[in-house]
Amino acid sequence: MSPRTQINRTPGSSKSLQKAMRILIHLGEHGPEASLTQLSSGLALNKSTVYRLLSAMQKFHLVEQNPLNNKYRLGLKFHELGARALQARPLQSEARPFLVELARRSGESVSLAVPGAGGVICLDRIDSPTSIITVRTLIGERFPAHCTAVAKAILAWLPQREAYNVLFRNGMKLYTPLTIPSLRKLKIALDLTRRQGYATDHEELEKGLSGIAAPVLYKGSRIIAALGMAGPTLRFVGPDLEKKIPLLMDFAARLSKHLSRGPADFGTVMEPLAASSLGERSKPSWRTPFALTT
Amino acid sequence: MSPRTQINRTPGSSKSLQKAMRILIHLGEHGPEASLTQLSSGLALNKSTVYRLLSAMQKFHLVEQNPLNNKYRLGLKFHELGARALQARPLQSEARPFLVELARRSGESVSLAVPGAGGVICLDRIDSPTSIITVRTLIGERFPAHCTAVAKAILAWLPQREAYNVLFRNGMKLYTPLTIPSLRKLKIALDLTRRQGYATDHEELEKGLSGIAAPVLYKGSRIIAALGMAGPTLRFVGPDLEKKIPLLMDFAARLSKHLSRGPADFGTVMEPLAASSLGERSKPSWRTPFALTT
DNA sequence: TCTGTTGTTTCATATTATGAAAGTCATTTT
DNA sequence: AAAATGACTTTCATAATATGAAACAACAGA
Repeated sequence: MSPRTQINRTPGSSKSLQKAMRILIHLGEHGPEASLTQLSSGLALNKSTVYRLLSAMQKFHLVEQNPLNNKYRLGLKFHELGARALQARPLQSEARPFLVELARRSGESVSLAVPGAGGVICLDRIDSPTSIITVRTLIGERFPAHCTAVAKAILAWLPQREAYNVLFRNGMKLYTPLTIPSLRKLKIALDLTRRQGYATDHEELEKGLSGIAAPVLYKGSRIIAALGMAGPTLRFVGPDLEKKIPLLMDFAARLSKHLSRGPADFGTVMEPLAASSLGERSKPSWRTPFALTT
Repeated sequence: MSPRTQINRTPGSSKSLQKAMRILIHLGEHGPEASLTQLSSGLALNKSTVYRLLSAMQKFHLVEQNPLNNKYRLGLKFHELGARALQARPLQSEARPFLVELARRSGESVSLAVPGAGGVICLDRIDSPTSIITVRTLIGERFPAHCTAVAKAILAWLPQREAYNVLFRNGMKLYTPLTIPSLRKLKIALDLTRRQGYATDHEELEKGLSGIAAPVLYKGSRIIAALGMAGPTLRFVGPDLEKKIPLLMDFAARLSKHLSRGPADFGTVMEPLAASSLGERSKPSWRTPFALTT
């Protein structure tokens, strides 16, 4: 019973770092600001602990305090490092000119997505250059794998083993009445996608929101990413849609060809299945999916 | 001499968290990728420690591993949280339409900067909509306070006490032959700035790079931010410059007026002087200040 | 002035981080 | 092909560091 007989559990799992990161994620998801008390109770952590961790992170500009009300919020260092994270990816810098041009030609918001565990990740995005109403997706954000066009374009060409990895978490949540509800129906949709050469999303993630996407393939076979286009449904029906599809597929093909010329050096965002039991969870409640931009 | 007599130093300073953050900063500053060994030796930390911290951060997508060479790089979570950090700031969302319009009218890259300890922080930026060559500044990045136009516009209107806080670190490093070398000369430049109503930077931070900036004032007195415009020097001389200055000042005045209508609820990025002895240091070596964009 | 709330600091305790060394695995050299 | 190198990963005893209850401080509202 001496202190020495105490068994030492869970060595080296960086508990305090994990707590710090949970704080950061919480700040990101639950609104722009939170007080110390809110954080401490929201995360079930001791106030002293939260305070110490926040103070340390403040020194590195990862969080900052609103001087008016002492509430904490994410620091701008995140934006700076986020920009660096993006620059570090060969895929993004190669593909960007294609996105810019496609956005200009189509007038719609376009995006580039890659497979990630538990969903597809928006790697880059160009806002619609002309229209006031645009889709708001955050670069780096993860989207469910069964109800967006880019996700379906990726899943349709992904080896089954990896496809399961992408689908793995969260089951198949129903976002709208049109969301694909079952694995069986999803498989039918993916068959269609492969036959057509492109994927569609008709209000499956959000009412009023539609999109199309085409695969970006390395040397004609390995799926690297998906090129997508999304906007209000009214612009993605009938003849409007008829015009958009060949344009998108043309750009996806050209991007595929361009990327196939180099080595297959596109870091995936895949990670071992065990990972991220705490990383991202539900969509943040304060984010409006549609935004008025200039 | 029993174990109990060991004195327990530095309680509760989150040492491991600090190490983790040093790793992140290092990844941000020293190139896109780094191997475990590089990190461990570069930061003088034990390999095991670095490994454990990286593994924990990987679970939260703050870092990721290039599957091809096992090297580590910043994760996309940074970009996602960075976007959130920006949305959380009232100043940014109010000011953005002004930046967009000014960029369109002037054809130059424009930016919004606020005072921060040890430099000014680029809060938002719109790239030049027309020209191929643009200035690359990262949102969230900190710039030295004595050799950029936005910094001078801010310092000129900042109370002396706070101005010292902004200037505080790093002395006055010489970046080019035209960099202002002394506090005395800086004061003269700031006097001129106040008289003119705008600030200039003629290749003081980087050869070939010039800019102008005007203050954004709350109710005509308190400095909130600076609105700046920058680009290759050849577009910031002679009649070109003559045309740009009134345009910029007009927009700064209109933005000031717009912001003065609401409450003074613009969280500064100021923090206590003691802070951030480790946060940001030298400019990363792999970042090219000029970039070819489409 | 009192009272309740929130943020900050302290300090003894034991949980958790640490790093040397051993263990893998893949690549390069002999 | 075998051996050697180099890079990443895991282990485990040790001790350094995180922890949380409680005390303290600062402030707003009654």
